[in-house]
Amino acid sequence: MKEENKNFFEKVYEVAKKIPFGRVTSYGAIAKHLGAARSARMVGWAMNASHNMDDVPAHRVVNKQGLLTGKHHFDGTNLMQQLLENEGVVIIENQIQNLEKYFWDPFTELE
DNA sequence: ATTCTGACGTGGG
DNA sequence: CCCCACGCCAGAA
Repeated sequence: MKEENKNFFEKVYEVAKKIPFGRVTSYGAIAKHLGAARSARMVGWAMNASHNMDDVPAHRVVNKQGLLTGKHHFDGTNLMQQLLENEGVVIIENQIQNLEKYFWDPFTELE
């Protein structure tokens, strides 16, 4: 792994860690914040790697539709959903309701 | 070294 | 509104 990539991953974790309780964000938003808006996939990949890190709440990161696309990667089948619901997020059929209300934009709130 | 796939996003038909 | 294709980067077979 190159240093630059490491930095990229590190940044992803850094942002992910800052996601407030009961809030969610999208891969694209994070990627954009990192300056790699066209590499949203890499953010997801980073999340996959983040599985080793307990500090990274990957369950708070969903796609722009508010769909829990990555729930399949979690331990159970609906662990991700349960974690979010536990934070007060309403999810129906793997989809977050009132996404705008829960959405956390790194630019707006983190900057 | 080559090919495919993947927790995405955007754009065009 | 639905479906398809492309771009992007990295890792695994």
